[in-house]
Amino acid sequence: MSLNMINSNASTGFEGTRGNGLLELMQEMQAPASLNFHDISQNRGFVGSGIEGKLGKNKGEKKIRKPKYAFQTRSRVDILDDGYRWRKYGQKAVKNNKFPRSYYRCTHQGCNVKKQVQRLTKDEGVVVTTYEGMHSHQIEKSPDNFEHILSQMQIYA
DNA sequence: CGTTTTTGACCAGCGC
DNA sequence: GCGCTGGTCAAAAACG
Repeated sequence: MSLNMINSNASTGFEGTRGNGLLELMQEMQAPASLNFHDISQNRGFVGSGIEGKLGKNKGEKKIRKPKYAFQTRSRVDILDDGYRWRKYGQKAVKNNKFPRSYYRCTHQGCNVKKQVQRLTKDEGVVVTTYEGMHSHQIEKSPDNFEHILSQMQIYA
């Protein structure tokens, strides 16, 4: 099993008013035993609903556990581009949080990866990105650009 | 013109 | 059994 996780570390050094549109610093890690998550908050207690096909006919699927990975990112913008294409399919306000939560879905045939972005009321600069599912396709982003970003990230690291 | 975003409504699960 | 929360879908609008 290979876990695809991205750690977005946006150290908005140059918080240009317009720089938010671009990708923040991100790092794609695929190393099995090379990651140490200490700031990760794992959300337990899933809703127990089918990952898909909930409406209509959900066969007697047992309580399947949806792998959810929550990442806390320090960024001023909630739009963290990880290189995939996301289509926003909903936005709901959550209790305990003045800011609404955004629901994104990966626009890909067969790739139903869901992504959630939530902001902490306490710290507007903290963004919690929850990824659900795994991508089975390559990134659609410009390799050149991506590599460039990686370079910058390395500099910061 | 195609795609994506936005808002409201709807549904399912859980609590009481 | 009813109410509430959370989550998703759907249609229209906005945008490129």
